[in-house]
Amino acid sequence: MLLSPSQENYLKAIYKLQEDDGIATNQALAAMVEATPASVTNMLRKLTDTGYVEYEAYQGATLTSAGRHQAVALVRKHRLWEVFLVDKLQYDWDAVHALAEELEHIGGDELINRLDAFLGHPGFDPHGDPIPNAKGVVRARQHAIAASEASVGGRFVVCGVKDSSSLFLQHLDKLNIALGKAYTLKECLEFDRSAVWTEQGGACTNVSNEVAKNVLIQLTDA
Amino acid sequence: MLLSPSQENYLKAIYKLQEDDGIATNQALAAMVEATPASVTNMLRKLTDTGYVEYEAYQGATLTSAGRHQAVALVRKHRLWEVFLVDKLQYDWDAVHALAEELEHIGGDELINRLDAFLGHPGFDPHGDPIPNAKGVVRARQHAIAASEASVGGRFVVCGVKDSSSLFLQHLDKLNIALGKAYTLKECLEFDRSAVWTEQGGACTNVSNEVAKNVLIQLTDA
DNA sequence: GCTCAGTTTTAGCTTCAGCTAAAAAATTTA
DNA sequence: TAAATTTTTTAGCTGAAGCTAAAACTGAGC
Repeated sequence: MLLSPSQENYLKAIYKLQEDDGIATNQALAAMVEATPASVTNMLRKLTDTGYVEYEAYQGATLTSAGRHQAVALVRKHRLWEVFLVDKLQYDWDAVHALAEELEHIGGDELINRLDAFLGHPGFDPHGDPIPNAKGVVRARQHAIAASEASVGGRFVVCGVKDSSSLFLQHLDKLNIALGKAYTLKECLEFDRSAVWTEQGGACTNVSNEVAKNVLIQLTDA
Repeated sequence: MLLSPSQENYLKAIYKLQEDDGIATNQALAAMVEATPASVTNMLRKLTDTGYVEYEAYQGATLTSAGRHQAVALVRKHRLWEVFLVDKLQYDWDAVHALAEELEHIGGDELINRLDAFLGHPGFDPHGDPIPNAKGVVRARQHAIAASEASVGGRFVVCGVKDSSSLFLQHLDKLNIALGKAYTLKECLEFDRSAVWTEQGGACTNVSNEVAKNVLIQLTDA
């Protein structure tokens, strides 16, 4: 069964909502695909008929295994194209999402597997999100926690972001925070719950709690 | 004015027909975009309204300068993606057309200019067709003639093809004919108008007139 | 257990890009 | 030139994928 770009977007949206919230409500879907709830109802009916979605009126939508398969394939395509745009075309990490949204609907497995090989089978996209392999297996990030969970004196490496919005990513750029950088959590300030991170070189960065909650880190022993 | 992929395909088709035949008839357009003549009439009306096409009933269609600008930009995108697919993803030259048809509708100037730079500003696509530059200037191939026009004893280099169909390109592969290869026209056989080409190394290839008519060459003095 | 706010669905409309069948115009042939 | 053929246009239909407004359902608070 061949899916339209629009249908693919619905599957991806249901997948994300199921991952994050456990349940894909009509309204949340509408927000995610930028349509009205009425349009979502229509589309869910269609996707149910074609066997990608299980859906009963008023009960929210769930992916079938075929649907989940499609959704994971789309996530793979999206993230590989993002790697291409950043690594090869030198786009900034905050500018690639929209283009990848378009590119992910092009071609089939052949194209994406070749792209994967060309990029050297990357494990993560420019935002640190894991890239499913050709079989649809997603290996979850190991031990990733929000930076807001770290304790004073702890050392860690930035490995991802929860919020991939352009606004947030540009803010991280301004703070000079990037994936792969190592920090020590020097102190937590009572007053506004902001933190001071220090780099190996000694440079200090003041990080608001709002930012820390959206930065993913891995604790390091050393 | 933003164009849909479908509208872009019409502009490209009109452009090609104007280049080849001088005139874009309704019927030829229908064949090229794979729609009925009735659908073409509809679309031409729309493109006339938006200022990309000049069109009077029963008279065929012509691009305005805005339309030509769009069409050349599309040709540029198409050919650059073909270079990407062949050079970077190792696709065969007969397999890239369909994918490039999809990719050419993605993104805007920014993306394609970055791709162009990444590929090293190539001058020609995998079929030897020239790639318009960012300003829309197409530098025509120098002195290219059909191989069927060569005279016995002449030396030449293969620089392009007239027919980019998968069938023809695969046939050239079988004959071991590729862009950039140099030959001498050893003889022309009266009976079926086929020719014998010899490579520097001495290898001989028998080339039918049908093939020779669709291979573009540049004569070399040496 | 009822009411009410919020959510979802239904009904019916819109636009896009195609289609067929029939009418009209243009071109070719006799 | 008139008839026959071909090409193009018109008219009206279809299927996506969206929309609005109104009706129906759900769940929370009293």
